[in-house]
Amino acid sequence: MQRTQFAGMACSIARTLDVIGEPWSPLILRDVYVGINRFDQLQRDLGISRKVLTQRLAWLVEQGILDRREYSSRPVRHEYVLTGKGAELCDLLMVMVRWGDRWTAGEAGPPVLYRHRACGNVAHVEPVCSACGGPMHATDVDVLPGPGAR
Amino acid sequence: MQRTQFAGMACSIARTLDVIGEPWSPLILRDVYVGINRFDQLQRDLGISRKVLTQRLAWLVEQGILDRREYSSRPVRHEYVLTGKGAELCDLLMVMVRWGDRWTAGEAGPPVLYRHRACGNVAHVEPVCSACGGPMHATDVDVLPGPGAR
DNA sequence: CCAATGAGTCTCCTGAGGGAACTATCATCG
DNA sequence: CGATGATAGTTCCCTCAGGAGACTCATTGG
Repeated sequence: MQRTQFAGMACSIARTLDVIGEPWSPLILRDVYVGINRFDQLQRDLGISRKVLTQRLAWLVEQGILDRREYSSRPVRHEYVLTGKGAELCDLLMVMVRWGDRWTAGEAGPPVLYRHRACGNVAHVEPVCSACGGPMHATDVDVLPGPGAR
Repeated sequence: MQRTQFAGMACSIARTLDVIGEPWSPLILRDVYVGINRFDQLQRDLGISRKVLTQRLAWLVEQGILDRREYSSRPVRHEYVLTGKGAELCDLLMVMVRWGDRWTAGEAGPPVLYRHRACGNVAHVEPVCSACGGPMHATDVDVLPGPGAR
């Protein structure tokens, strides 16, 4: 939890940040996405403190991003899996990867690649307009007040 | 600065978070993007503490996301504007908005709308494959190790 | 029986964020 | 000429969140 809650702001960015804006949350999401589903695996992979990991997982479950599922009853063991809502957040991670690859990867090149199953090519995501299908970057749009504006 | 630096990780998500992952940074970026460029305007609009705002702005300038530009020499006054690197980060914000609109906006509807200048329609961004142009979500790809993997 | 595994909980310490006052430079108004 | 105000920060103190690591508890394998 950050000091100041963003949730009250009439802004989808602030509200999204309220869900995954805390430190570690996006990396936890990334790990669960690539198949690191258990508490100890996550803790070891990230080097996060166990206390914070407990808090973050509980929050992400509460927000409907992750599902805490029992995979063994004796002894009781749980793993964390993405919900649909959480999987859509991973689209956001792919866009972050795209930016990080372009601006921070250096000459070593990108650490991971994505192969698009539909076409088989290694590719990255491009943002396009839902209406016309053309490229849609932040510099290609005008911002207007919407119905939910305060 | 978060407690643990993410920059050392071989992960474009972690490295991107290192640039804009701290609390407030994405909201500062949003404000600058929509034309809130001055220190006091930002401080009032966000309700952020002045100390933290100073730190965040300095960091974003250092990272090449914002440019600190003198717009008056007597008295000396500065404003913050996006660089190209920073503008590309705003693409990421649009994707966050998309997710926030879908999952957190509620019945009031989205607080802001984007009009795509190329086609004139109010629209949102869709992620597509850079190779084939088809929809490319996190569930549509396989993750492979890249050249920059550790 | 002992050690290991999985999944947390607890405690202590440090340092980042919040709040608010203080500073400095110039412009303008009465 | 002094008061006021805008702009852009600094500085101070205090609280609380994060880091590190030890401890817990149930169960299982050797």
